[in-house]
Amino acid sequence: MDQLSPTAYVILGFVRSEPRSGYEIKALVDESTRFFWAASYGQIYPELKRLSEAGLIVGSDSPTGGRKRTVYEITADGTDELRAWLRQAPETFEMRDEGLLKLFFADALPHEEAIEILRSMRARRLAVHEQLEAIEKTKGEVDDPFPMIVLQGGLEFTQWFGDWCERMEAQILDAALEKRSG
Amino acid sequence: MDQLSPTAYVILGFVRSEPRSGYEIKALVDESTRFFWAASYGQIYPELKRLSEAGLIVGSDSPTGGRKRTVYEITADGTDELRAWLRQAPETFEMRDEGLLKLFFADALPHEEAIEILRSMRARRLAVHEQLEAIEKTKGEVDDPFPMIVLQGGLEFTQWFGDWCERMEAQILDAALEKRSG
DNA sequence: TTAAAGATATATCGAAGCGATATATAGTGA
DNA sequence: TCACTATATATCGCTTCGATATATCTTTAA
Repeated sequence: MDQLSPTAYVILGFVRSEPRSGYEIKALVDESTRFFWAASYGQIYPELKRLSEAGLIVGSDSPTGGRKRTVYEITADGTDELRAWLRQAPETFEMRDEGLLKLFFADALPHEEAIEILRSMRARRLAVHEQLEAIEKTKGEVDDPFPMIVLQGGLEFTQWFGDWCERMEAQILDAALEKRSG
Repeated sequence: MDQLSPTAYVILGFVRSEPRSGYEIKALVDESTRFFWAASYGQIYPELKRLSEAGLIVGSDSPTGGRKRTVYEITADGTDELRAWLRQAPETFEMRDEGLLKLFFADALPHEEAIEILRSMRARRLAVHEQLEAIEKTKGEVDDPFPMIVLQGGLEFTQWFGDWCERMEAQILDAALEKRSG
């Protein structure tokens, strides 16, 4: 088996501590890694099959009531594979921010309206900041410190980004006033 | 024509100031918006056709030597469409950071090795910071202040992110020492 | 008590995006 | 003149995304 995708490692990471179903994994992703690595059912279920065929995870039937349910747990090979991946330097870093894109082309608008872009961006960052705070509150004392480190990185990032928007707003406003008066 | 993709607006934005070929647009994207909105030939060329059919841009032959070449410029409708988009609140914001993903699952490694993840991430941010500095140097005095605002946002972001990695590295090291000593 | 709503669970499909590459010509330097 | 790079357009396979289909179980409330 050649090169697993990072999404495969998301699965390995989540089944490492305890057996999980595809549905559970999707739910975990949606409340944690989604902010820096999303995954859809269309990725998760086929990936569970591949990982299972490769012997990195094993599935077992674990029905709740009468409904069929398969939970997967990690194998020794899977743990090795996960650790090997963790030891390699991260590659992918991508960002798509429609706000920055609009700001980049904002010269097509009067500056008063360009400022609105920054206001929207800031409002968006504040909303995400609150989402993250809500998640933070649900977390009690835990053994593994890393998810919390990442979460607090997210909080700091949204904070920084929101502040930046505010500062740029002021900067553009100042520049516009200066132009008018001087 | 219903709903254009943000990539369509990248094109409208770049052909607004002067006529450009698909190749030129791709080159412009690669040295500017790519950090927050990438686009491939496979998106650009079909999109140029669509925008042309929709009357938002017009193409004209502009060969260099004997080679065929089509440059596109924006129409009045295209300018309206671009401005209308700029006035709407930005929607898409996505991030995929394999580094944060690894950090999230770093508990599977001894903490000494987990720190290596942060070191790699920091090195990566510094490298991007230098790329952005190189781009900054190529820009002289220009009318339109917005690309420079966005560029400096990128510089500040990579700076912040690099610092954060450094601080988290220290934090984990401290926690490990504390655990060992007391 | 039963009907509706919501949660759990798996699977699939079309549209869109991404990266790599094919093809061709023009210019540049050894 | 040969190799390399830049310009220019186009395409193709793969992955990903989001939405939705299907089904069962649980909870809630008229």
